Amino acid sequence: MPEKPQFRAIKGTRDILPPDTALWNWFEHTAREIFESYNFREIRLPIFEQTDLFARSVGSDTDIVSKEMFTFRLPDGSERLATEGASSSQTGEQVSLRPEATASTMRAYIEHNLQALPGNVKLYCIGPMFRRERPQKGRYRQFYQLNAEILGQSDAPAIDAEVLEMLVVFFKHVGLTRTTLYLNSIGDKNCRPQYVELLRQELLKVKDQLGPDSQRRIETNPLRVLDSKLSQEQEIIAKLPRISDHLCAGCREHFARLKDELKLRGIVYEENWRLVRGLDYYTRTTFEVIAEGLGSQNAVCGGGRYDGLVELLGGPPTKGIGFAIGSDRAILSIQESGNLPVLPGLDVFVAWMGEPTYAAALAIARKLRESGVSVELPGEEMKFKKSLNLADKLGARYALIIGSDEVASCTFTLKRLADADQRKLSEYELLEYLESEKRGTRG
RNA sequence: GUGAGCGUAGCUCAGCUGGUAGAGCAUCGGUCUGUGGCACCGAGGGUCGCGGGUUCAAACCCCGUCGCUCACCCCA
Repeated sequence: MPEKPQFRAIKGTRDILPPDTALWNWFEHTAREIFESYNFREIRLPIFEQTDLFARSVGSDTDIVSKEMFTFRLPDGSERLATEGASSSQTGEQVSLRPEATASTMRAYIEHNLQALPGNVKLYCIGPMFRRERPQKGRYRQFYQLNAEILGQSDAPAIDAEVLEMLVVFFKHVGLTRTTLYLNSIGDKNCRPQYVELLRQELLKVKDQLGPDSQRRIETNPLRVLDSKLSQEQEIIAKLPRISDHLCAGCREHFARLKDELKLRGIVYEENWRLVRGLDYYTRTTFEVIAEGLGSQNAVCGGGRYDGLVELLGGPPTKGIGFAIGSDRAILSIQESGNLPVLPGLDVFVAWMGEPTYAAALAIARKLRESGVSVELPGEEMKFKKSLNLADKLGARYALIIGSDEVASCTFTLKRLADADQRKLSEYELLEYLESEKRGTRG
């Protein structure tokens, strides 16, 4: 009598179950291989940090920091672990679950003096992030990202281009086709404030034609008006001044050279002057990748340059660029496209018949497992028909049949379930055969 | 934070103008004591999200509440 579940996953969190976990592991493993082929190395970071780290880097006025973080106080030293009692300390350190990974990476870079390393520092990080938003398709309160960052003294456009190349190569590798890469430059500390002010003035002239959200943004963040989805605002937005016409000489040249670099590398992109990003720290290059099959939340990757962020956090003058890929969304899009990889499952189901064969079955199962074969062996005797039926339902590639005949002749009968091809093999032949099969299919 | 839609078996869903619940798939068993996918037979599994109201009678109507989903905001 199953009872109603007493506990359920917290809103916005979810369980990822087999066989989906195989897809996730493959996705993340592919990322590691591609990123490391570009000489990125993994950094593992804490899942919570001082709240102020995020406030300063992401921007205390952003929605992420002002209303979407999971924030709590650590108990101070005078308290015991707070397993009981609601009286949480007001004096403890205020910390937050990370809403993104770049801030932590910068903190680690500064804390461990990574600027002392030779060349550019190239790091990637895989793990969960937390934002207290209302869940919807492709959006969770605990979600997963792949992050990559390049930090160093240089802001050469080739660095930006390499990051974008890696991104494109990765998406191609995981079968995430039908994506669009959007590219823009949003200027730097010199030219952007002037443009934002110009934009604000222009927006004020047409204020009464805008919706309430956009009217509010004129004061809070004029750039955000540019990516409004309201159809009645599109005509007005199209006439607004564009940042590409107001970049300073340095930013203009950087953007032009980046586009040359992308051409050299054969990267296809779409320039989008309305692409603005939500985090305060971005400068110059910004980009975003959108994918199909995702509903309204269709951005699978966002990133850009953030020169000056390390300094803002108390580190040495440093240039930086990076991106975040939303794994939940990327994997959802791959699933919706049906373009799924064939992932290894159960290789062999051992169908043994009668107690006298059990010892032989156990012995060969162990040997097969030692050679990397996935084996299922029922611990209780069952009818032979039922064994094969179960082997089939479990999706086994082979049934290994062991009865009194096989034990008497020291052989095994291997049956391929897909086409019922069946052969008698010695132990040596069996191991050889399955190992070569495994190599051939390249799991 | 705002708005809309939906909550009936493990899953997908029926259930007419109110008369105290069904199907398919899945699971388990049998037909079937060394050859699976098929077929047939059978079994288990639901206080119809929860609480209240109307009624002789509520899965169905009304109110509330919780949950899920999608969208807005914002973002990966």
